[in-house]
Amino acid sequence: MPDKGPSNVQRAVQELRARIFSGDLAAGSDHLESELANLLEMSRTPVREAVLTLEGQGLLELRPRKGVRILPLSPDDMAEIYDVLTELESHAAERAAQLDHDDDDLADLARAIRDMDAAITGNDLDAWADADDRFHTELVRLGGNSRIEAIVAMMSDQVRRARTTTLFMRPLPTKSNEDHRTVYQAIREGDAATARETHRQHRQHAKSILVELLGKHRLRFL
Amino acid sequence: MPDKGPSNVQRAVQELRARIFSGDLAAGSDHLESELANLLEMSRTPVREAVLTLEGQGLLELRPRKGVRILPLSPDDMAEIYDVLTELESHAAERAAQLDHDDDDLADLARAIRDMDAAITGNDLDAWADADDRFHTELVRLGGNSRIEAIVAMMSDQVRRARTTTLFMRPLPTKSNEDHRTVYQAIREGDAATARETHRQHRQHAKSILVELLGKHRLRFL
DNA sequence: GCATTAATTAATGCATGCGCAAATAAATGC
DNA sequence: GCATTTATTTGCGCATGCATTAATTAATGC
Repeated sequence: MPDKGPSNVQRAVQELRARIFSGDLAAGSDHLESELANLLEMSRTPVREAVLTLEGQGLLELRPRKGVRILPLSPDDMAEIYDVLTELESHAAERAAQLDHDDDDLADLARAIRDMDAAITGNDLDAWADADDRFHTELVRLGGNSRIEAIVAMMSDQVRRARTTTLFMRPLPTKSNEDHRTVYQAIREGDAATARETHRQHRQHAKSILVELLGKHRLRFL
Repeated sequence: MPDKGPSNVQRAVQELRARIFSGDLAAGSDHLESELANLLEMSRTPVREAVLTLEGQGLLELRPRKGVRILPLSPDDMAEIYDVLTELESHAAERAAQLDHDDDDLADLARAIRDMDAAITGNDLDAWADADDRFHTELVRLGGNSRIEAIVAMMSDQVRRARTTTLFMRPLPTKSNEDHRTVYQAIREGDAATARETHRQHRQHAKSILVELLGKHRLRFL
């Protein structure tokens, strides 16, 4: 008996996501349902359902007769995404500070900060990116708003997709961890205003760095 | 020949949305795919696809073997939603002010405000709700961030769903239009800080009113 | 040779049916 | 009578096939 594990739809969602992230399914490219179906070795039905889901997540677009198009991300798109992240994450930071979490709750956040330090010391880009993700995810979780979590996760996905390219265009942001520490401390001390504002500026800064970088390299899309 | 209009999936999405909003499909109720299928007089396939879409919009939940559950909205959910709206709309207001729109661009906004005045004068709840929706939608549009538009639209949907109940629990918010005017003026004059802060407080106020109202009426969900 | 129309091809939307697993009911052992 | 096992039902996941319609190519008129 083969396996009864995850459904084909779930596999399709995962597989397609992975291939979009890896660039295997390139941004801007079109793909017929049948093409994806026999790529994933299943019938069109679960592929269609997976594609519907991914469309809802903003990763691709359904264009009847033309196939599904993997959505490219323009610099403008990135600016939009960063603005959403800025607003929602800084709100989460504010809330996290108000909820007076104990050190136990903040353990993961602290760990992420330490890991980023280590990654910077070791000059390990991937490790840094991973820890940075964890910091932001955890921050949002501490904010306690499940809808914000979901939206931020979706937007972060897009950023991650772009980061494959952008991460190697610049040095490690060694100063960025100062902000993380400030936010962490503010949350710990219940200083909501500082948590909010610091994180806001942190994100705004990241946005301007990125937009500038994209401009400099004349990247029209990712 | 019957009609070749909108696809069955689209019809299913529309129909189901309408029935959820009208309460015909009650919050918290479960429904089998086959039940919905012959309710809408089509096969399960398009219904499944529609349901997938609506799940992505947070209106229902798929629970294999138990049917699709129409998601109830608790007071906590409403609080979450209002926080998202507060952050993203006030950002949009800020941006709208920075983009120096001319009076032409702001025409719809102005009209919505006038319509709310008229509705208050005429004590017309539905007209007020409609104009209020248009104000917020238009405000966000003027902010120029398509992702924020999409997210706000989704969240507003949920609020609208709840409003069917809540609108009749309280008098018309006659003072609310003062805020709208202030925001409008700030946008017109390019005063981003005022636009942002005024709208933020406007939304926060709306949130506390609603939460209080739900508490008073002991509503566990909508 | 170009434009308009007809014929062909191809991709999708959707209905249908079947196998499987979960939920429910029945049966059996103790 | 209760618990555990076995039978039955039921709802879903998915493959398959067909009709519809858009896209493409061929054909025809001028």
